[in-house]
Amino acid sequence: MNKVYKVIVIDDHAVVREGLSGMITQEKDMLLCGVDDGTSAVRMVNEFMPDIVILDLSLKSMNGMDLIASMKSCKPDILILVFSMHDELIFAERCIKTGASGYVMKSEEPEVILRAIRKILEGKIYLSEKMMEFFLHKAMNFKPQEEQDSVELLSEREFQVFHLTGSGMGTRQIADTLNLSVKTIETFKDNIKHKLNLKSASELNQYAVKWMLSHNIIS
Amino acid sequence: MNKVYKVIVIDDHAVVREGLSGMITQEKDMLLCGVDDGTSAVRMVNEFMPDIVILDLSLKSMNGMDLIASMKSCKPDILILVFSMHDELIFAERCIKTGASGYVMKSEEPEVILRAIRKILEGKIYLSEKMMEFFLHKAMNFKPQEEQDSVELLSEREFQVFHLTGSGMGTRQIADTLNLSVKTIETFKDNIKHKLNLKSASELNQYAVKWMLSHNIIS
DNA sequence: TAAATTATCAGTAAATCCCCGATGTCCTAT
DNA sequence: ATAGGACATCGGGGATTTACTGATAATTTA
Repeated sequence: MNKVYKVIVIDDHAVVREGLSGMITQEKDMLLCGVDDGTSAVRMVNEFMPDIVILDLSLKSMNGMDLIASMKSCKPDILILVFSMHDELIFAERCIKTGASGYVMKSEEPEVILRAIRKILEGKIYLSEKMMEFFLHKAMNFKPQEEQDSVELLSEREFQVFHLTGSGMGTRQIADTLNLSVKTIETFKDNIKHKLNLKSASELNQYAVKWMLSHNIIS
Repeated sequence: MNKVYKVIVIDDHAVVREGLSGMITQEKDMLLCGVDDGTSAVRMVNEFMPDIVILDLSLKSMNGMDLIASMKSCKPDILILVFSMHDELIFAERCIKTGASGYVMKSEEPEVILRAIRKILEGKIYLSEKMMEFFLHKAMNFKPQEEQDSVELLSEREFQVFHLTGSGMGTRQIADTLNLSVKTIETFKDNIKHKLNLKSASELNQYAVKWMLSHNIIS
């Protein structure tokens, strides 16, 4: 007797729903028992008791993270595969911590998505190679706990530089503001990039602005 | 004698390709004669001579506009429906001006997409109600206290550079992405700074990221 | 058709990036 | 108390980017 897994798909893009639904129904051991745009996702979890939920993170209506949490608290053993258009490095960790079991980007091939589903159904966590590596790297410098915002890793000076960078200042301007050598600011920027896993100054700029905005420090 | 329209689908998200393909093949008078991720779109236009192309305006490769232009120049009577996840108010106008015949957002229902396809096949332009209204207002020079977004002043190329800058790319990387000289990208950045009244590269970076975030192009 | 805009590139000096290393201080754990 | 580790502060040097001032050809607009 082969178990048939019940699946529901939650995505506010109708066409993506169609694509995923098609994929699922072609699998013999999967039963697509629900499709939704996110508005009644929790109700559907209650009603159909699915084994796994494929969840689009780009839901406009509701916050995807909240959805993960609500579904998990309503059926703690539910498996959630997040299917997102956003870069995994930014969102995957938060998703997994909130209770998801996997994260794939929309640009992936269908095979990858099915592979992710199957791995999750085995009780494992699915992440891309890149992501795995990232987490391993992170696990190495095993910091105690509760360190979800890596900006917290920055020292005081580093954070000041990060802050001023997000405010749109250049290296010279920051050096003047803090009464330090330009070289010192450069070193701080290097350290920040390493701590935040950023590859270039451009990425640092983008990250800093995003961080400042998300923390309502600038608008 | 019912004409059968040849359709090709271009999208770098495999699942979206599947969804669209499914929709098309269910229509009796449409023949899906090609699916691609964008890399060989122009070649396919030459090979299959489709009546209409459904094109995903993707951010990653950022060659959507170029693709519209190349396909148009290679087969001037080709019809192009842009299918995008981004807000129409930002991109639709540029797409239409570049040669597209319609613009629908990915969040639309499949019926809307099919309606758009049929309207375009009749030789008309498809835009959402909201968009139509917006254009009417604009055409009438009725400018309410609507704040003028100076990003509108940017030319196509300048906008691409602005866009990639907000995505965290450096000058070199942008040059490689757009297959242009580094010097050219520098000039574009200068022009952008003048048009947007920005005093430094740092300010441009910050502005670009903020603009992208406030328009939900990045998260 | 004339004028304006756009798209493309170059030269140069200054600034910044990015990878190295250095010194001294303070804090923590063995 | 001593060794290790962050932290704050600087420098060298080559590669890149910035911030200017150009230029030319194509395209759009008036």
